Amino acid sequence: MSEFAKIEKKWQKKWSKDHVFEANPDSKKKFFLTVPYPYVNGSLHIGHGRTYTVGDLLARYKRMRGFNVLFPMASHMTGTPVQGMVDRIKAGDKMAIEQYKRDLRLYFKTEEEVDAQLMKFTDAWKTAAFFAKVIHQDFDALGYSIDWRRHFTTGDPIYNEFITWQYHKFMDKGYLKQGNYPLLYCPKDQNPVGEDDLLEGTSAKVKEFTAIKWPFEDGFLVAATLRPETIFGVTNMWIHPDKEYVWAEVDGEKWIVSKPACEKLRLQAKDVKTLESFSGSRIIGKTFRAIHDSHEIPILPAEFVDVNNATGVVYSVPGHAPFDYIALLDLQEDPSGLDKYGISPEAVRGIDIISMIDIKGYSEYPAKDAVEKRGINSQNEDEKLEDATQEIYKAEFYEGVMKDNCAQFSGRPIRDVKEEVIEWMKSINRVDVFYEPDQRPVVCKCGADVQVGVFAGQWFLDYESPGWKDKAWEALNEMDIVPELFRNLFESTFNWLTQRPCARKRGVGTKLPFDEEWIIESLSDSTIYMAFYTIAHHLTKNKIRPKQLIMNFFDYVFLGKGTAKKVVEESGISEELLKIMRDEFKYWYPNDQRHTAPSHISNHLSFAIFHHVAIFPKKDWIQCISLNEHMNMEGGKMSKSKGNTIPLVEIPDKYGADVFRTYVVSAAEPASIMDWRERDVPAVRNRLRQFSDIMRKYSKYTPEVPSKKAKRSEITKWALSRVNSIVRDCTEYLESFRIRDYAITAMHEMIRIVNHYQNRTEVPKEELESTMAYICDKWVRMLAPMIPHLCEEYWSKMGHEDYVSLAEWPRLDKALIDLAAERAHVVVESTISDIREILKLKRDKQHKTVHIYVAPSWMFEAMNSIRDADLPMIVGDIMKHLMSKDEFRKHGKEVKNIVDRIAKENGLWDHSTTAKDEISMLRDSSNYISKELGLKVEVHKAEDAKYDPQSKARFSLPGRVSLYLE
RNA sequence: GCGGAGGUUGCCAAGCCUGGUCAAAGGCGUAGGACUUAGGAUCCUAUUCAGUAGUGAUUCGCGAGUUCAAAUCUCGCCCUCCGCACCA
Repeated sequence: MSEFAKIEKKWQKKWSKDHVFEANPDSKKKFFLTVPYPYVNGSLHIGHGRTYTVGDLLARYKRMRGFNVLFPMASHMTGTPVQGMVDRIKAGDKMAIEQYKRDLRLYFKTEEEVDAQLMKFTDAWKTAAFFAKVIHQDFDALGYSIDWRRHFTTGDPIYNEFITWQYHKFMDKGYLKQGNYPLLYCPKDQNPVGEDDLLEGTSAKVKEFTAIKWPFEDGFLVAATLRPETIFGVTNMWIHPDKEYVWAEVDGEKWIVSKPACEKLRLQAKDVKTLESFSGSRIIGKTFRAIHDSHEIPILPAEFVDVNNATGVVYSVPGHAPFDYIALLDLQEDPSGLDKYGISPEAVRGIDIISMIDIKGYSEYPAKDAVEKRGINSQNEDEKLEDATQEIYKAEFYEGVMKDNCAQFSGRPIRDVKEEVIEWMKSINRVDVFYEPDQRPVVCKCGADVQVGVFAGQWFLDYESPGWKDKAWEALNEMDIVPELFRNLFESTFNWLTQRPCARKRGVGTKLPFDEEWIIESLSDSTIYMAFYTIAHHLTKNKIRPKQLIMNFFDYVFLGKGTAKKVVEESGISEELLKIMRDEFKYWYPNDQRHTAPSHISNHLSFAIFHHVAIFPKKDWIQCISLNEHMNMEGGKMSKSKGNTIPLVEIPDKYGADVFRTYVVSAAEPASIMDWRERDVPAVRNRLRQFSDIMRKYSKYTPEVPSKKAKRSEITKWALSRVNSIVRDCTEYLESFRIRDYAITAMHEMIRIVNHYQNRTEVPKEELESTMAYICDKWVRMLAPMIPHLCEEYWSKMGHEDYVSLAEWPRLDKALIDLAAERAHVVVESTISDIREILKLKRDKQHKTVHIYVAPSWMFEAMNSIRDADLPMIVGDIMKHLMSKDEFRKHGKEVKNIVDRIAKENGLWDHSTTAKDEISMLRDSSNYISKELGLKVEVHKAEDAKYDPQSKARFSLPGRVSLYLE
């Protein structure tokens, strides 16, 4: 058990007992912070901890800044994952059971208990409830300042009512639509499949081909392609001679496609009737007609045709497709097998390759170039051909221009014309769409090959509905995104967001009110729930039943529509309670800051913005989104299956909550991926120990409120100044979400300062103690957001009866910031390091004394004068400036030295204000210097140095003393 | 492919927006010292190279450019990582 664990448990108990983080509306300024609720189908790991910890740090900081902070949490359980796992457990799936057991062992000691708990996972709710409970405990154990009264799960009936209301709103706006939509689909299960359902090809997506309908006999030969613009270069059709093709009636037309393709068309919401089945050879030798000019084109045999890919019908563009080029070449060279199809060798040899795309750096036939470049000799060299195809596709798409044999598209760039060609063919009924998975194989867990299914009647949200995007853009443009660099991810998401299914036919969730076969899917039911937090605790406490949550209830509470009286009649909820809820919503909303990981930008966060603008008035839109990246484990990606994760539940005991919190805010900037490195953890722990040691030592003293006039050592002035500078900096860091800078400054920099200060023996004991007590008071407040447990402990040791969690953020005592003292300190330190450097080089000689020569007064005046003049760093100007003044001109030659030095150093350096200050400060510090170096220290004025055997005094400059060692 | 992020001194990681004060914060590691002799605790110092005086030289993926001045700005190139839709 970690050494901090006892302290942590103690304060967690107290916080909970005193309801410290339960926030209710009051007269203070409010701050409503949310972090997305966790998905409760398993235990969380250390990576989740980063985001929640940052969220908690922000909440705690804001609280100390005097805000009434609401930081709530709920549990997400809708969708397929929980249900899926339960189903698999019930079905006896060994992998699923083992995975759950692994999670359960974290919470139970014996295998019996684990098994007993597993037995209880008979439905999604019981499973979710268990993990919701343990995650709550885990969060508490990390010191998160959450108001748990407002907890709910997305499977709760009252939450379903809320989502029902949300979708009624979308329906009213006309944003909710129904239509055809392609999805990966398992023909055996007769269900759409998601990543979790797949055995192989988990990253597969739906790829859309253009199916071109080439006129043939009384119907069409249907060829699927990604390059519809190449229809102008067609020279022939490729059909596999030995495979089965069909004549089918498809939506009332006669199509020829391969047999497997015909099956696929059925899944793709086509009305398909197979008329006749035949071998490919039957149509080889016949001709079909071109799209653009109806000339007759031959059908030739090709064994490279894969009837399982797309339609199994391939139109050939040898000028621009390497596969076609090499296949045609093969036939022309050896036409011997063709006579059985009634094709004469002359006919094949007579086929002219058509060049239809002009592209720089290639000949008339780019396909030929690419094939020859790779030395490809046969159509069997798949890999090389694939590579050549990629090259040509890319080059032609970006740089190609249609030649003048391309009808109305002549002279146009390919990239512009592609869509237009499709549109044109659509207008003359020559195209359709054909879907395929973008990779093979894709296999369902049931073992079946996955196909693309087009769902008729799929419900989706149409993000391109008139006006919706405009409003969302408005919200985004006015929203703070921190770090700002993530904004463009939102922008690109907004740009490509079109239609998106929002319901499926399985899983846990809210039934779509208009079509109860459908269940609202889990990304679509978690977008405006921040509003639900504002009233959730009232609903549970007052045992409001789902039935009472009628649409008018939400209209009233969230939108202020209608009257409480009317809602009372319909819902039976008391007017008083209604008003309380309405007021509470009004108080907390909008959500001031939503904090999460950037991976949610492309879906959840964008939806949250869209859904807010759809439902709420502008004043209730999300104000700010902040983000931190995910976490890696020892340089590698973390994943449960790899087993390289650390469960959240183990953190407090293994490391300590405060250690973890410190690590997680200080190891990387929010915008970069953090690496968890076990061997760095002890360093963090040691810092906290040092902090504890110092606190333990000085918390018993009374901090004297130091007035500016108080007489004190130079080094005390320095320490007081530094501490206040740090308070100022840390405040700024936290305000601008630079939490790492905050952590490093408030922890490392402070420790360094305190150590240095304690080492300065010249400070009288009482002065040191009261100064240290003053510093500790600032310090304990400053670190409270990051390491709240330790800070509570020492806060109470300081004699406070209240909580540091609720204390005031350290006040900045501006008057104690003493730049002169800080600069002087820099001079001393740089003097020491200069002396060290000399000692290092003169190691052979024993030195006893160091003579320090401080520059003459007029030089300080000269430096100050340059500073005050705020001149650009141009030698001539500075020279002119100084020489214009008599008091400096008389030192002409030396003035030049100063200016040369300034030029060399590219600016002014730190120095004391006057020679007198510098001397007195160095004399004050001479004990310290002496102790550091083991030398006797003598400080001289340069202009009348009593002792200067090597006449070093003349080299001195303000802040750059000259030295003589003997 | 589309979109995005990034390559910094042994490792991790700041700095880059707002050029100079940057041989470049901080941590880890390593070395020396202090405390001392129990500590994998703490403190100090050092850690590109050269140098018998506080200095100089060469560095921030590669190459070029702008500038009095570039890790920082511009252009080109190489490499790595991430998201891409129905999936939380």
